[in-house]
Amino acid sequence: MEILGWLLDIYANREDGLVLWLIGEDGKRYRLHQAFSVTFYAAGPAPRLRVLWQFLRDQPQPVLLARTERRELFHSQPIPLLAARVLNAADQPSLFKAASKAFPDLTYYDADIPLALRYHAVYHTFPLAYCRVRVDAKNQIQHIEPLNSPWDIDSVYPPLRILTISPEHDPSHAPPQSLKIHYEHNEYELPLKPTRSLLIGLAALLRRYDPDLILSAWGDTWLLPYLLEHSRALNIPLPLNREAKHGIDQRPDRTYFAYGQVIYRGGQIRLFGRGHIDVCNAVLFGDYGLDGVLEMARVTGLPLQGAARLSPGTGISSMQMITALQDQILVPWHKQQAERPKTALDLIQSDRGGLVYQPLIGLHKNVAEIDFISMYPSIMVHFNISPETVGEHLPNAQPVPALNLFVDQQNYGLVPRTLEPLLNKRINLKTHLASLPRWDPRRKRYKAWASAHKWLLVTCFGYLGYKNARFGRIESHESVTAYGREALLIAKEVAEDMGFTVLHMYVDGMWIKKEGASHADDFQPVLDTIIERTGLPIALDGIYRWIAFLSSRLDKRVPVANRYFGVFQDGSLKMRGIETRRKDTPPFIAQTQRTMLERLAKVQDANQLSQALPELVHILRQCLADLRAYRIPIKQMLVSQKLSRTIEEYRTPSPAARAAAQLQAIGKITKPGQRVRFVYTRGKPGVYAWDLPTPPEPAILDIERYTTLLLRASSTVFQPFGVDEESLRDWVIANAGYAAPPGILSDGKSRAPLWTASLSV
DNA sequence: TACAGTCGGGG
DNA sequence: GTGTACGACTGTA
Repeated sequence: MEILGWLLDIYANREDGLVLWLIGEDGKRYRLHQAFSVTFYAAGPAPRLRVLWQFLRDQPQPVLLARTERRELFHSQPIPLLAARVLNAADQPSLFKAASKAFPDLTYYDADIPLALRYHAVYHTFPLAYCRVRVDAKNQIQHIEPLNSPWDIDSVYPPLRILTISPEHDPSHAPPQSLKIHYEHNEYELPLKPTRSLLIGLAALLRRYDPDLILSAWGDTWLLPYLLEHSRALNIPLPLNREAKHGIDQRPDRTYFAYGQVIYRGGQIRLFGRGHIDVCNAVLFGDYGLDGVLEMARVTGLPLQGAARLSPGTGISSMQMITALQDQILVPWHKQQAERPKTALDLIQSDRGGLVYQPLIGLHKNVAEIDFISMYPSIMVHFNISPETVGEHLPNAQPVPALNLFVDQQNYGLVPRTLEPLLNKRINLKTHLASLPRWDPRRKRYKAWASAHKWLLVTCFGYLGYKNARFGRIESHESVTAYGREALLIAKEVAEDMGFTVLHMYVDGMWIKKEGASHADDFQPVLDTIIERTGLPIALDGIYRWIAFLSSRLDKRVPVANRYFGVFQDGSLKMRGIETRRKDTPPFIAQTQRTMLERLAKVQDANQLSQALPELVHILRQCLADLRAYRIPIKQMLVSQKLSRTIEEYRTPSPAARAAAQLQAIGKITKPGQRVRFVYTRGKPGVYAWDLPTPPEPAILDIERYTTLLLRASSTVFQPFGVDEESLRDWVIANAGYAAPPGILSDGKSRAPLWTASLSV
């Protein structure tokens, strides 16, 4: 029988070997299986390999052993190996674990590759691939071939059956009462109590609708554990899994260090035969939604549930593994070794990072921002930078600018080979996006895809320099930044040669202006020349009607890199580094700052900007009056900060640590990397945690402290006009008084607070 | 004043 | 299934 359909899930099963779920074009869901053997390799002294041979032969798992040789990334000559071909893929993890434990001295390859990646490498499939499959009478796969490619931009989506389940509010704040259920055109609420009817109702729904994907809110951290626990206790089976022969994959929460900070990931619950994605626990789900997750799975090869929860590096590492498998290059075993702290010398030597030129402080008109497109990944592809192509002494190699390193130009590197199709797809998408009309439904999808690609491309660079990366090497990382600095210096030279003033440079972007230049055409020759001189793609991000580069708050003569706000010619705002961008700014303050900037953005003539200042003061006074009169909802006053360590480890307890201590006192444990929400209160301890059982009394709120924060954020907006924080305070408070500001409630009528305009929920 | 703690960045 | 380093800034002792 031949089936056409989309590949939904792949996993190993002891009885059936590899299990593959297909969404048939006929609407049926097919559970197929296939004999799929998996090979791992060991290298080391011949006598030790002989002992390993005997050891593996005597294990219960069926395995075929052979001597062979293969290429390792950093060696041009193949290395001799013992190959262990495990006949049932389900046996591979346990067999490898036994071998590595008994023979820790040997070097292992292809030992810990996710099964789905191996399968995709062999058959050129990918998650959600549209496939033609031939099966026998027992649903055993005889032949499988993909009919599309992950690099297509016009692939047809599979008709996924999606069930959405979410409690009516955040369970960490207060116990929810009911679940909102949504699928196709059905929407209703299920009360959590009585639990028996909830479980019976859900079980019936799962059987009747049989979803491919369960999208939940807090499903990993609260809902599914809650349902599973009660399902066991009351002995009411709940068919969350589609696969009957499998348990549920339940993983604990964890805290780890990455991106220079502590990161917390909640526990996870993954299903078999269908997917579960907790939108609150999925990386960047808020940014790119389900479309982005599906795209992430397609291009990385990771199963849907993994793609939704991936950590930095996992996605790009998976793509590199598929490239290596297809090119018959050994994939090193990823031993988890604790990273030793760097010495001071390491720090000085290793990282010079991106190039930054301090901005010219103040207000500038008709400024163009030009950015290298995906600069670091473009450099890797264009200059062939890969761990194995960069070295100290290479013949026929190209020297890296300003470093004593060379790049091999004979062999195309693993990293550029992996990245090239991704970069091309991104360019292809951008070209299409530019030509699609505004109403076209594909726009949203393409934007989500591009956003997923962006994330992969950004993490890819960092991964090159990561000591524990399978395919990483610090020299290649340094070469990328060296080429980046060189490119930016060339760009600066080109712009200045053509009579432009360079106002600011930041890693991959440059802000320039010239008297009389205000249209895209005026800047095009600069762009063309930069592309010609560097070989790297660069684009005009936009032309600012005006832009303000801010100074240091501590010393107004000192500029601060990447702290600015400005308005493009189309009226849109761009701001970086200011309070509204910070996640620990209370929402009403962030909103007030944005409201003020939006008011400035309405001024057409940049020379008239200062005429808007009285209106900004009015906005500020209204907000202050609302604050004083307790008209601002407490939710808008919440500060959200991340815990960097356990509560006991704090030497001086930060506000977040004190709030976490309050939660701990009532048994709510917060772990490093988790966020804590709180309000500032008067006296000690100065904070009140939002997730305590009772909300804070308005009377204890520290209005003075919020006033200071509000004035500080406002003064950022006033800074380019020469109004500092002190003068602003005098202007707004001392002269006008804020107990009864003019025009506020003087006529006895109530007025809607400003911040409700764009802030609901 | 020193230093401990938090954040941004790319979009 | 863990990119790194740094600078700005705030709050506390």
